Amino acid sequence: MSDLVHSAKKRLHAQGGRLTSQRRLILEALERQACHPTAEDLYAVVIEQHPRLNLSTVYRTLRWLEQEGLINRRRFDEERRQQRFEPSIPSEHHHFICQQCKMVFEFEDPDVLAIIRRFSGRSHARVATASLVLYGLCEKCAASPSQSKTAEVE
Amino acid sequence: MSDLVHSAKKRLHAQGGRLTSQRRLILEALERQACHPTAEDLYAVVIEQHPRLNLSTVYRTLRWLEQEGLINRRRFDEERRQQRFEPSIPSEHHHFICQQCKMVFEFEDPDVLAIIRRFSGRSHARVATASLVLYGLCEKCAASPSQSKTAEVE
DNA sequence: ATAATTATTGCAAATTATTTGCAATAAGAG
DNA sequence: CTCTTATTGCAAATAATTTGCAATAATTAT
Repeated sequence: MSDLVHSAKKRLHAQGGRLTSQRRLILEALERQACHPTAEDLYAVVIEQHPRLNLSTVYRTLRWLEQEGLINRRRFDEERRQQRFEPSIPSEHHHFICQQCKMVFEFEDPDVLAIIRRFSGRSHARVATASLVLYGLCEKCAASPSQSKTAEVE
Repeated sequence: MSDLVHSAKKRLHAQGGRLTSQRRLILEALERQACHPTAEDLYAVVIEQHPRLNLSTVYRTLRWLEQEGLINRRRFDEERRQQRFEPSIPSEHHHFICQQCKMVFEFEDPDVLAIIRRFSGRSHARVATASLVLYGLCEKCAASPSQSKTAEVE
């Protein structure tokens, strides 16, 4: 059983909740999708296996997962207004977004921590989390220019 | 005449556009507000001086300004879904957002550039822009805890 | 100045993204 | 296998933003 499904099940049981088939499918889809899906991305995937699933169930599940701290909700500065979701993994990581194919890549860099420390030192503010997002063209799109939105897959 | 109003006027004339009173007021409000206002923030300010102004005019003006590259549109990972706007100034800067009072602070740090270079070196992607956002408690809110949303002012 | 032209506005209605109320369904306890 | 009630599907509500269109107002030509 996947990580997310496992932690979710544990928490659900602890609070008298139920691991329904739709929740299980949404969780599995969330883990399979490497590229920070939107609610509709997930819906599109899950509906193949569960044709009666409703979008609001996806939203409700995502909201619960976020409250439990099992996933993070991100709003990137793209043209779409939709929110994106990612399983919350312990290590701090950051994102690169291709402005052409909209693919989301993750990367880590220890210097972000140094920047946070420097800012904290200067300002007396207490920093809880940080989000660094780079925008540009991914390797593929940089190589083949002027190609319209190809895919959302990773 | 303020910077934004000046550049906007120049571009408007160049493309047969008109600097209307509402546009001028919106531009002036945008420059006065240091704290990344939403469309409704601006609307609330401008309607004092121009009671017949409509929200859609604010949105239309902001959209045009963004297309012209005179302002940037930001979506922070906050609870509200509204977009925020800031005059686009040449120097790269980043943001700290107080999770309690929602105030937005700007700061600069040269190391972000180093991170971008390191990422580019590793990945063959072409980075165009970067956005680093820190979330936490500002000095004031850290000092006086559990105070509900006080003000949006800087 | 005045009239003619057309960019822009205000308003209402449409869209997009997300949430919610409620009756019907189905997990899980007994 | 039955009962309880958490969860779902559906439709309607809400929030944020955009758009169509007739009315208005800023320039241009007269």
